[in-house]
Amino acid sequence: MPHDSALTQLEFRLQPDAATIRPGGRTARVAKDVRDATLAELNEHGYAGLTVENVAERSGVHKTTIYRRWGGVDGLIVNALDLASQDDWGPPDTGTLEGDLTGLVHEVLELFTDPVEGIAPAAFIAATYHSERAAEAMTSLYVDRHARAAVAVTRAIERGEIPADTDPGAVVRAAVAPLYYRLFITREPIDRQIADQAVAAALAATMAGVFAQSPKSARSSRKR
Amino acid sequence: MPHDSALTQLEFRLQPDAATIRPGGRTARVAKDVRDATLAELNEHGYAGLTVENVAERSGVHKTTIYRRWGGVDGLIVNALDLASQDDWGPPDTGTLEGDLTGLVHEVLELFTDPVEGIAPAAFIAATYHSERAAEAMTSLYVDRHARAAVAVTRAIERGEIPADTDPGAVVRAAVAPLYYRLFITREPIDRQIADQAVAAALAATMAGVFAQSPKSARSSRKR
Amino acid sequence: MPHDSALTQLEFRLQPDAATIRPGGRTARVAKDVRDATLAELNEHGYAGLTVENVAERSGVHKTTIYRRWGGVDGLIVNALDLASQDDWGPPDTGTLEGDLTGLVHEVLELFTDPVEGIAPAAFIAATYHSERAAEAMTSLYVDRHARAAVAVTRAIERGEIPADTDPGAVVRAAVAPLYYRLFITREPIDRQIADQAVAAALAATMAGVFAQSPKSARSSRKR
Amino acid sequence: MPHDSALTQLEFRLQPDAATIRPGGRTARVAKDVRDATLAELNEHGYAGLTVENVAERSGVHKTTIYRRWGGVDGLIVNALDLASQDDWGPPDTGTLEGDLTGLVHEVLELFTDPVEGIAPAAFIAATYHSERAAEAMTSLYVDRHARAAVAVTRAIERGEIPADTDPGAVVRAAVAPLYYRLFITREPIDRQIADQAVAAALAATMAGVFAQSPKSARSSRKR
DNA sequence: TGTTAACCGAGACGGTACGTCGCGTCTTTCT
DNA sequence: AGAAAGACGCGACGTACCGTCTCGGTTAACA
Repeated sequence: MPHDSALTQLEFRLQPDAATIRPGGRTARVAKDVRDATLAELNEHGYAGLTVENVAERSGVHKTTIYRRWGGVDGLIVNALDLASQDDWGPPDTGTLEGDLTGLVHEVLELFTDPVEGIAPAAFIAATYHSERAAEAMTSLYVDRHARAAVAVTRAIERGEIPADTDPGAVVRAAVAPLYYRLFITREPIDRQIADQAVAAALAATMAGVFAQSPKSARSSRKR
Repeated sequence: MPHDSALTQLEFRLQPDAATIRPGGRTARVAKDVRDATLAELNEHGYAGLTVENVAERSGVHKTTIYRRWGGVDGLIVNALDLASQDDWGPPDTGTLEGDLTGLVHEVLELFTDPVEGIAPAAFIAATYHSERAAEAMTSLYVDRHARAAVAVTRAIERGEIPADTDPGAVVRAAVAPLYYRLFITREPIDRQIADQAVAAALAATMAGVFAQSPKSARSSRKR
Repeated sequence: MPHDSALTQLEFRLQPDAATIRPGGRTARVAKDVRDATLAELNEHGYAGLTVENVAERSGVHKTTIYRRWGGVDGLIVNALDLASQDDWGPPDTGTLEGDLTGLVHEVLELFTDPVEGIAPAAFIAATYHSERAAEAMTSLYVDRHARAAVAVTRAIERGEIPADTDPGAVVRAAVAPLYYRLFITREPIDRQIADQAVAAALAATMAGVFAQSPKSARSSRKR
Repeated sequence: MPHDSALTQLEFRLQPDAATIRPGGRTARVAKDVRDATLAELNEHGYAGLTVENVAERSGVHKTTIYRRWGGVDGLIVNALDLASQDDWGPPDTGTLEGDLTGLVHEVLELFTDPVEGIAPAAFIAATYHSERAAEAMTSLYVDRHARAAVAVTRAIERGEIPADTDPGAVVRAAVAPLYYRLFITREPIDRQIADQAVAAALAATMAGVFAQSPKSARSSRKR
């Protein structure tokens, strides 16, 4: 995740939109206006305040048009999420797995700790509970993120830092899960110490072979 | 958490209501009817389908009365959450920390895997994103749960099973976080293997001293 | 009508209440508080703003009590109207019918022209359209007023000023009707000139024998 | 006023609606349905029983739409009143002023005496006390009616029947005022005799020069 | 000088209607 | 022909005031 802001993170480039039918002219301009308005509304009023009517008003695009092209609030959210997943983010490369994971969790920490820009991400989570489409888009976004972050783990395997049969995705999840858990489930505050602790825990488990993909080692680790 | 169902979990005892001003007669009956209807609606239609109007209809209590006493959907949720936190749940006691934690995560697993009753808890999470009051109630509920579960860890410390300065709450969170993360954030499926893996990871981290409350040992574990 | 104000006009004496069972103490005090609050509310917010709840609030008398004793908004209005009819008003006595009638219409004029106190009377008219009881009370009030004013006409007959068989009530009505018509039906403004014109018209008709009670003279006047 | 009924009187022509932006199809149909339902409700339940909800129900037009287009009960009334003022009514032409005025008051008499259709007009009066907009519409309706009726007086002037400087409107008002006064203010019953008496009084006053527009003659008439 | 019937306070409730918001559809008009 | 403009249907919201009920506490008239 980029270290600057949620908006930058989500607003990203438009080129991938080339997949749509009409890249140039009014159609594209309308799409951009709607997307901008969606994100702005999301940041200002959160998910609950994101209405088709307001987006129409703000973007200058007629309500009917929004329904035609995006099909409702759902579509607006999905639209924004899709874009978010199309950025060129990659995990840091510090030379050690601990360093990489620490960088990763700190990015999460900063992203959601920022008092202003941090609103939008929570709004996406909220959207998830109202729209199946949003939920799906969300899932695929996270899958994508995990896959990208997993290369840091793969590098560690290649360096011989951790067991060869470690499941890269599992390590990434283990590192970030405690943060998201506190952020969105229990709503407890998070700080640098907690983030570092999560990394340490993930590393300890990894070294102990908990995330080994061969059932044997996983079992043995539990049997101790 | 009890292993039977979300409803049982939340519907718990009524006696605490005695704290209210008018314990007898209609007032209490109304309160019960509304609570029942709230939970039923939540289970059937989820948070999005929980409307004051429906609860009024179902409970036979008039809409105006619900607004007067509970102030809207918010209050209904909080009401249910408060009750949920008043049960007498406690963690299993199997003799080993691994056993206790495994029992704990399996409870979570069953609770949210159950196709019918499992709807309500997700609804509570959703509510959290719409109502500050619900979010606060949710937080205090989780804090309560963690505190109760922590006794299993304390027992392990007393048995000398794990480092003496281990933070009990941290261990509990580490064990359940991955499950909630997948359930409510990434919406990936969970199963027994993942639950067990989460316990194993938490244990490994604990043994490595990651959750030690003295900064020194935490650091040393990371430096390793 | 008294020349001072609508409030004075309506607030009148309480003694007739002696008909009720408990004249003394709290009961009477409650009655007075309610009546005062009713008139105050009527003057401030008009009929539409006269609610049992507000009167209860303002008077410090409980809502339930008001319903018990007055039965609702209707009763409050009727209560006020009854009192109004119990004042000791009488028409002026200037020595000529024209003078008496002019004094009469000027009283009406002033009463309803006064920008502040004039609100209440209109409120009574409004009440008339919502409550049969209020309408009846209103009718009997006007009948009473007409009867009192008629003495001025009777005096004129005795003085030989007008035809002996003149119907006193008809003359009074003829004099005031145009004012009320403009005030409450067409809502056109009224002024001294219009009031005087109404008197002149009533006099002219009277002199022409239009209000003679023997059918013969009335007919002859129409035949011209 | 047409001699048939209140409904006919008010239901009049629809064409003027062409002034609105979308004359065709649904919009116009909705307008008509709402107007019909309004009048029907008014006739059946009077003003007090005229609720937006009932009109919506009866007309098959949704409540929200009514609020959007008419803004509430006020607007419904005004709508009906406006229509009422758009008819092509004119006073009778019998050849004498007495005949014309008698025809006029008899129309009023019949209109408000009719036990069934006569409800609506009273409802309009009632509306007047609750809605400034309704009151204004009412005023302009009466002004319009008076202006039309005044031509009968003008004809009489041209025939030399009455003083040349007579104020036509004043004569009309003088003739109808007593009826309305009894109908809506004192709620006393009216009959043919009273109506005829009112005409006779108005004529007598007119002949005496009471309604002369030059101040001089008016004064002289009062001096007798 | 008690007693006791009448009256009052307090609070919750059911009920009707209000006026508003936002969604999503459909129709008319305009280009 | 097809999109812009806009009216509409629809479900729910949250509020105001109505009138009722239950309970419990006062008070004033009368024995």
